[in-house]
Amino acid sequence: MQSRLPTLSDVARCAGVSYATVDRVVNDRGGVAEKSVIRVRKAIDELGYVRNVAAANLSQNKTYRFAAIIPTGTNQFFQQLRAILEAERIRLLADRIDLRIEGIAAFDGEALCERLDILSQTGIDGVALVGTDDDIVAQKIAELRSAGIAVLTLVSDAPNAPRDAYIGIDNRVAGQTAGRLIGLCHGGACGRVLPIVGALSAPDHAERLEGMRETVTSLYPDLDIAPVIIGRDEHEIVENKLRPIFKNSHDITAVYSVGGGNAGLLRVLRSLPDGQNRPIVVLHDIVPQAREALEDGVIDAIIDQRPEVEIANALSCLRSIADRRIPDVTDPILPTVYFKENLPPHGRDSFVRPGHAVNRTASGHASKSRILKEIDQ
Amino acid sequence: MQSRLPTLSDVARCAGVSYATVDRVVNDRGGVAEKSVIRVRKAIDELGYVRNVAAANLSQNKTYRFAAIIPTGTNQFFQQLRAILEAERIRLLADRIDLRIEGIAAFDGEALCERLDILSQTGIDGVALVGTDDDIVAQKIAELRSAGIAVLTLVSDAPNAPRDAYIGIDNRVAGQTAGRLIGLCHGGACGRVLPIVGALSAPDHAERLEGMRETVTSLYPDLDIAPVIIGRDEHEIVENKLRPIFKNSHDITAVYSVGGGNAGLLRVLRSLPDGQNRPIVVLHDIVPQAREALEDGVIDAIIDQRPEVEIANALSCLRSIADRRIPDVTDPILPTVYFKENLPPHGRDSFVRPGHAVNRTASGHASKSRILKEIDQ
DNA sequence: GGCGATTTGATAGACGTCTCTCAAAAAAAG
DNA sequence: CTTTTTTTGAGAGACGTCTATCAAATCGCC
Repeated sequence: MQSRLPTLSDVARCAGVSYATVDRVVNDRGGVAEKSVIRVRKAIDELGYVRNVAAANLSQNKTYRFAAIIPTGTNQFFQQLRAILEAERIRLLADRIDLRIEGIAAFDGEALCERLDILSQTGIDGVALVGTDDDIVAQKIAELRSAGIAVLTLVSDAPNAPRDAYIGIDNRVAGQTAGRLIGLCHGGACGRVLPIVGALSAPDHAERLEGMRETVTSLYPDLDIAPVIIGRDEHEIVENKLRPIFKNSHDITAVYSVGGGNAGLLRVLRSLPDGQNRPIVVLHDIVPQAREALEDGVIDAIIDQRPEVEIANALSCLRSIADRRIPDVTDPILPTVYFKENLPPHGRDSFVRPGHAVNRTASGHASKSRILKEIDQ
Repeated sequence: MQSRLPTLSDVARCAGVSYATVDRVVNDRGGVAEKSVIRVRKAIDELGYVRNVAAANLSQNKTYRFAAIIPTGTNQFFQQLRAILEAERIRLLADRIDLRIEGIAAFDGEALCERLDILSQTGIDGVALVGTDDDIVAQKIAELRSAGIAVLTLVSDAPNAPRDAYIGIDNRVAGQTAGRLIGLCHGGACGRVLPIVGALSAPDHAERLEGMRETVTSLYPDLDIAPVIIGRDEHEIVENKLRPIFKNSHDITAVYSVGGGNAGLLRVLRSLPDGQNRPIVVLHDIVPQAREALEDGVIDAIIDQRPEVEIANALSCLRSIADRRIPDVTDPILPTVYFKENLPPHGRDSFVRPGHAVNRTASGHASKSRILKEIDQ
């Protein structure tokens, strides 16, 4: 009935050695005779001992100090990413993980470096940042790592930086998926695909475009790819470049927008004359605007990178590295395709993976401010 | 640098009351004057106190005892479900969750009841089972629940049983998604969709079919739906019913198979004469056969219910109920669409690049994974 | 002021692990 | 045989919370 799970003391008794010896074995302290090691291992096996993580964490009383640096600005995706992080904060704190969320101007390598400098001085175990292809950032990442700070790139990798890991989707695969979807939607008919990117210098944008191009050219020879629109993720630019194209020629049968600035695209689409067939439209990332457009039938599909999964994986990875263990093998995050029908419900926060934490809510609520406080000994 | 997160003692000191009073407040023990409650709450807020779940779990030293009952047999999906559960076992044990995984003949209500009886006698906190529409099962579920055992239905609901929750996808949404996908793939052309189900009496199959029908008839009037093939999830039956259809008429432009027995469908598809255009094919659930077919280009898309997410949600939910708290509001699991390009890898690969992996040092902390390895050996 | 009821304080043991220290025992080396 | 080295044992204190118990203080009420 109420059987107890075996503890280290049980293991010691079963192995016929002392607790100290068992401890030396399971915590790799060395200085144990081989035969004792074997007996301990055997006892662990026999009893089915599994370390009680609650007790282990408690005894170490370690607080992990992580930081996430997210671009600020109007980009809805990053706003969403930030919101997910904020929502995770309290939950994480209950597991003694102190997550600092910092904003930074997008694509400003120097500001990022400065922020990283400040962070590293405040004592921190790991940091997650959105990678850019930038030499000074790469160098700063190297500095942090040699100072023993774990560094992850999130959403977009930093190609030449010695980061511990990249957590995000494979953007080439995302582009290929878009290409497949667009190809399928033509049902064998001819067509012309118009790609829109923010900047070709952004690795993720370039990779998505390349992936789409690959799939379309190799699998759908009846499709043609129009010259790429560079929209800098700004909706006015996108709109201004797009309008003449749709006005002057009616041969665009599909649009693939790999980045931001989609408000401009959507305005153009919504204002198409009734006679003109709307092209197949595939966007990235479920942000309010894109969701609305999909619900309205203005676009056809959204490819999402599931930011909540990215964040969960990033935190798990940071923690593994901070513990000096090999990061847990997490499944790669796959780009997910959403149509109007299987669009997730509005509250994205509910997507947050169900934790295994016992979260018995105390009657009191913790404030969101000044969680971590210096406390006198 | 070495700041500590606040503890209940810190809260007590800050509120100017004793630890005992704080404890009474946060654990709802009653008998505390209103003004004290307010002071404690204020202190919690000010300090940003968050309960240390590791310590809480440890002090309670509670072991959750759950069971999952999964149909045995050749159904690849359930084999997969079982494998996922097995893989979770050790991880769960570390969190003091003892998960028992039991097999049972599929669709055998009496055997299920018998098993449930035995389980309930061994003392168990909760059980997850694949629901069937069966009166004796419904009654047994009611018994368990009144005995204080949490009961979840997994993958398929038990319509009239008073289970605590159903964890699975909305099958109507899945069908609608299939309908949308099939519609899109026709690119405006006419077509005829052939649905294949195991049995119309299976609620999930019926709902998927209904969802597909809904979307296709309302959004794609150029598409026609052929009479439904009932294949009983057996590949020979499916094959035998399918062959004459593809031999005699060439008007089927899409196939939607909602259940099992797809080996038969795949054989027919692979043997289609070169001249005959392969129809658009949409299946359910990433099982080895379906994966292979998608990789080979024999089918176009797989709609998956992400069993690993279902299991995570189920366990989280069981735990909530066992703790007598309201289960976390988990959103319905959404059917996910996979094409060849974004198919999850077979094994569990990681995006973490091993070249940059952290070295484990001798002075490193003990790792959970190490312990697990020891047990595995 | 005195009564009973309510509220508060002080404290102790338990949970399982980690990290120490110190001494004792066993094994290996001379 | 000693001496040195390696290996083992025993135990204590810490982590933060939960759950007790019992005594002391405070309150409301007559």
